[in-house]
Formats: sequence, C-alpha cells, structure tokens
Amino acid sequence: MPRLSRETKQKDVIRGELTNFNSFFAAEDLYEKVKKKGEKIGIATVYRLLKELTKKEELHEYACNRRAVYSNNKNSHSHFICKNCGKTAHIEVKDINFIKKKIKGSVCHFQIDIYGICEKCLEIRK
Amino acid sequence: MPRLSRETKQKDVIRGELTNFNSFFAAEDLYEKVKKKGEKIGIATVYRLLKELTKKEELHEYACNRRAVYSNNKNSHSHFICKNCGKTAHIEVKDINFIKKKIKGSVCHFQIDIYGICEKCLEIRK
DNA sequence: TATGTTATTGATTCTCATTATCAATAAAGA
DNA sequence: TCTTTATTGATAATGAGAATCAATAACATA
Repeated sequence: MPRLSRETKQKDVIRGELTNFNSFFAAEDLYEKVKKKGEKIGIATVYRLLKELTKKEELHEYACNRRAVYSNNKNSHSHFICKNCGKTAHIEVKDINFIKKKIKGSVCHFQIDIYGICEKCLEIRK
Repeated sequence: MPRLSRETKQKDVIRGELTNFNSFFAAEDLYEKVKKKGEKIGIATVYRLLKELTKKEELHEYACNRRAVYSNNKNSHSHFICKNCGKTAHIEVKDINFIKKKIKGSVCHFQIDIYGICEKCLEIRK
C-alpha cells in the first residue's frame, strides 16, 4: 500500500471532468469525458482514482444494474425503477430516521430502490 | 423466444433445492446444492431457470456486490452493509408508506441498502 | 538543483459472473 | 409412434473491473 498520496497531472484532469456530471456516472462515462478533452489517460487510472476518491468519501459509490456508479453529491440516493420500460427516476428521501432505530451500527448513507410500473407504462397497459 | 414452457426433470430438481434457502442466494449457491444431491445439471440451466422464475415473479432478483442474488420470499429486502468488514445484515422494513406518496406509479417491491459501520467494527476501532 | 526513493501510470493480462451459441436431446401434442 | 420444437449442457464469448509490472514522475533531502 502506498504510504502517501501524490498529486499528478492525470488526477487533476480527471478531477476536472468529475464536476461535469449532475447525476450519477460510471467509470466508462468519465473515461469518455476525459478522452473527449483530448487527454490520453489510461482507463485503469480512471478506475483507480474513482476507488481512491470513494475511500476518501469525496465520491459516493453504489451499484446500478450490476455496475459501479458514482455520484458527486454525498447525499443518499433513492430511485424508482420501472420494471416495464426500465427507466430510473430519482426520488428525494431526506432522512431514514424511521429505520435508523433498527440499526445498531453507525449509518453513512443509504440507497433505496423501489421497483414497480411507472405512470406512463400503466397508461399504455390500459 | 419459446412459445410454451415445458416441464423438465432438471427444472424439477432445481425447484426442489430452491426451497432450501432461508435467505438470499446466488446462482452458484443453487448450483452447488444441486450438485451435492448428485444431480448432473449444467450451470447454464440453473442460470436460465433463475431468469425464468424471476420473469414469472416467483423469485425476486436483486444485486449484491456485482452479483445477482435471489430470494424466495416476495417480500422486500433491506440490508445493513458494513463498509469495514463487508458483512450484510437483514433489516425488517414492513412498509414504505412514507415514501409511496412520492411515487406516481405502482410499487411492486423495494430494496433498501444502508451503508455504515457495524457494532463490532466500531468496537474494534476504539 | 541533482539525486534517490517510491507512488503512479498505462498497456495489457487476468478474473469471474453471466450470457450466447449450437448440436443433441427430450417434452408434449397429433 | 411420429413430429415439432423447447430445453439442455458443454463451451465460447462478453464485459466490468482488478491485478501485473516495467517505465515514469512526484516529492524529500542532500
């Protein structure tokens, strides 16, 4: 394990692109953004920085469809996923106090995924 | 796509083992159970039936650590995942009425993942 | 500023869960 | 029994992400 963290050109470039996402993104998305900037940075470096920033809690990592996705904001994430069309909508859930009572450890963040049929698809099915 | 579903010896065997899980399980777990019974069934068949039953809503599929996991009960699932030791504990959350108001579509089931540090790890860190 | 140490990079390979392929097999209806 | 065709299972393909490792570049310090 590395004993200290070094500031590099590559990390700077990737960090610069990081802010260009307003919702969540996958490693590949970030890699594409960097490539479009004309910067030649290996995808392994992108994966590494993403892990590093997650450990530092500058990013929030969670799973979406068996892929790791990341978010700039440290807030928790809640989604409504339509089982018919597959669309994912964000839901705002501010706190989970109702559930915290049941947990003995300390809570960092949470993810709530609600599966169902969205309004549009319900309409079509009629 | 198949026009009708056929009942086979293999599906019967796999279905028999399916009830032997009281919590969630991965495809590989089910495959091992079947193998231990002495039945020679290909792992592809296990994967296929799992997908089929999920589509039929006899099983609930969700993701855990970049793997698909399945559950017999159709209830929703809530977990507390320790970011330190990685252990997952079940939490019982009966309803999410507080959140349903925010959803316009119809809700089938939900999954709540809460990330934090478990009691044991908190103790060790002291 | 030059030098030595070592964290970082990036091309590539590896891993591992899952899906796709396809010839052989076996349900289920006629 | 015969025919049709869904299913099986061995195996190859896929794809996200981790591991490898020689070359490179930060950073400390002389």
